[in-house]
Amino acid sequence: MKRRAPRQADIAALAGVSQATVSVVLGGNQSGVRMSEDTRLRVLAAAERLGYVPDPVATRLASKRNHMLGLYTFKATFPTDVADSYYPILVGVEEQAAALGQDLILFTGADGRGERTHDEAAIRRTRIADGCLFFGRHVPVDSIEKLVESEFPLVYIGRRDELDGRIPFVGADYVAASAAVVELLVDRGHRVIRYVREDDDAPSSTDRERGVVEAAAAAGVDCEVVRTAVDRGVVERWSRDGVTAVVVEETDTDAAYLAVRAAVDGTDLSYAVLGRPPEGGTEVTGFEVPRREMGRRAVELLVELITGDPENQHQLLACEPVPGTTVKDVR
Amino acid sequence: MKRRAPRQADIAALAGVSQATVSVVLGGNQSGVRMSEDTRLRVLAAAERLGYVPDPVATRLASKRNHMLGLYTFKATFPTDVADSYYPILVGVEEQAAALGQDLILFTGADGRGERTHDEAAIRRTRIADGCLFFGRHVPVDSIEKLVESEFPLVYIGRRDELDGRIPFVGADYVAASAAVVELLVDRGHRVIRYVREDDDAPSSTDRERGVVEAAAAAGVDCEVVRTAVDRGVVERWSRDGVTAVVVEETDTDAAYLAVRAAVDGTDLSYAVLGRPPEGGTEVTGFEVPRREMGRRAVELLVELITGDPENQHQLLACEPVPGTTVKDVR
DNA sequence: CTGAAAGCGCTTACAG
DNA sequence: CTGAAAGCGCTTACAG
Repeated sequence: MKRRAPRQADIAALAGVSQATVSVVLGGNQSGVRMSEDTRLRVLAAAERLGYVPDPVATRLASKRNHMLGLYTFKATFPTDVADSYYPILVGVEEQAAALGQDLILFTGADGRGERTHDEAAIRRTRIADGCLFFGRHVPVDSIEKLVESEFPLVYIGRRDELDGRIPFVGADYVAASAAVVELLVDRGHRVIRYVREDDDAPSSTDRERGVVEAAAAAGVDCEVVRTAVDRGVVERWSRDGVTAVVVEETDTDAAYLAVRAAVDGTDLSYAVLGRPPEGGTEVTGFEVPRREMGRRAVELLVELITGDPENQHQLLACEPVPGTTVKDVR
Repeated sequence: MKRRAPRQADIAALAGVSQATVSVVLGGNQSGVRMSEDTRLRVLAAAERLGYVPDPVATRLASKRNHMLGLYTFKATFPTDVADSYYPILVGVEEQAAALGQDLILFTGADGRGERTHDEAAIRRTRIADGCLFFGRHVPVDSIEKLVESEFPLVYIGRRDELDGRIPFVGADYVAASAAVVELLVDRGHRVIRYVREDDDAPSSTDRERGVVEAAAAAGVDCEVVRTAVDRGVVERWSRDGVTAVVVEETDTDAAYLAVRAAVDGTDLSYAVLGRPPEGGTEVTGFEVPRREMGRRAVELLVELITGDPENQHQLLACEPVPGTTVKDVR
């Protein structure tokens, strides 16, 4: 026999008070209602005795909070192929959620009949939580806009500029970090470089390019942006043209990075990556994306959004430079 | 301006029907109520026009299930140090949850005030889901018993024998897999071996030992069980005593494995591990724990428990042998 | 100090 | 065929 979980009415009966009184006591008497200590203790004892646990769904429907934060990703939450880059974010998210006493709901994007969908209904389901973290290169603007419009607290992990900046986010400062990489090259005497990027227009890509281009321009350095495939032949041609260093974007797949590394290997060109490749260790010049910290801060911001009106809803975290050994001095 | 999301009452007003009728129509008329096609279309049109999306909280309150499965671990869900062994389980859990249209709640073990606790209250909170997966070497018997007793659906990941077998689980068949490793050694001519294990009495440890000991006994082979630290000196002494192979337990930390590997390296002793070390690749003789499959099957079993009364509530999954290259023929 | 009532947005019998 | 009502378990004014 499945024994029904105890509810407030059961406690009320046991303690000899009304259900509403139970609610007030268990809610910590937020409204400051006057109440005899004896009643309070009786209610608490009864709750304990019955093993009462509030129903979060009912709580959520009647009030606003249930201390659950959603996590919605536009692909599997635990990807099998990009574990390295994604996992640290999850670690940070869980860490901070636990620290702030929030449970986490992973929305698997299923529609209840087993289909993985990412339509509006799936996204709206996130409302069951007090707020939700979103993660993915892509923003389904319409759905997100409806959430934002209804003032549902949400935070994107990664910078977003859709909806005129109305999407709160915690991202990495790729512009500054990428500029710093170029500046390092310039310091080492490089004057002709190439920037190899993938063909993607997510903010994480455009920000990196911007940092590179701006820093190169500021230093008066020749830096062409390349979106095409790179191989040994290309690199040799560059060498002949006076190129001394290649900077390459880092992405989930690391396709561009791997191609560049292979093409440059054995030549005396310097190279640097705008991030830190998983198998690269610390020897590749680049920077460390503070993924765990991003996860932590995103949770922090989300909770602030839920409880109040935080100052800074658009946070960019600094990336630690990795000096590495793949950039040599020129001359 | 916080525009209230449209609800069924709004649709009802627009379509000129009752709210309950709207619910019936939008619910796909599961109960097979007779209804004019005209009414149905009018309701649908109104819903479309208002951009209605059902409120999942209310839906879940009114119906009994919420299609959420809990995941409770007795340490961080995303550990920073044992990512390799734990992550694949999560992948499987999420995969199957998504396939079955279930969201996942990660209970962070927090008490709502930020303290990470693992007392009864924390465990009770799992009731907010339709059922819960538990994971950890250790079982808080009292709390789990209460859940089991109230017929709250739960599944342990990993074999458990507490509560007289009333805890459903999905585990790995370490007994058989470990026995197979010993049999492989015997086939290769080994007659004197040592089994090195850590000092832990979780089922995953005792099962391995049992498999080793039983297989050795069945083959009439000399196999001492060692719980003490192993170093080069120990191994050399074994060698002199005629030992030709060492079998070592695999655990989260791989402490024993790493010690054995270091001690054996460079000698001509064979060795095998009861599992597959993260950095070991496929060259180390051992077996593959089907972690992802365990995650998947655990979700499957949990959902069966929620919806009905599954046959086999204690599932042991076979581990794929890894031949490897660290076992040589004797003589 | 404590209880009765309304309401959150939905589903599900049950009347007409 | 369709509506009125009760109820899911809670919170929050509002009366006494």
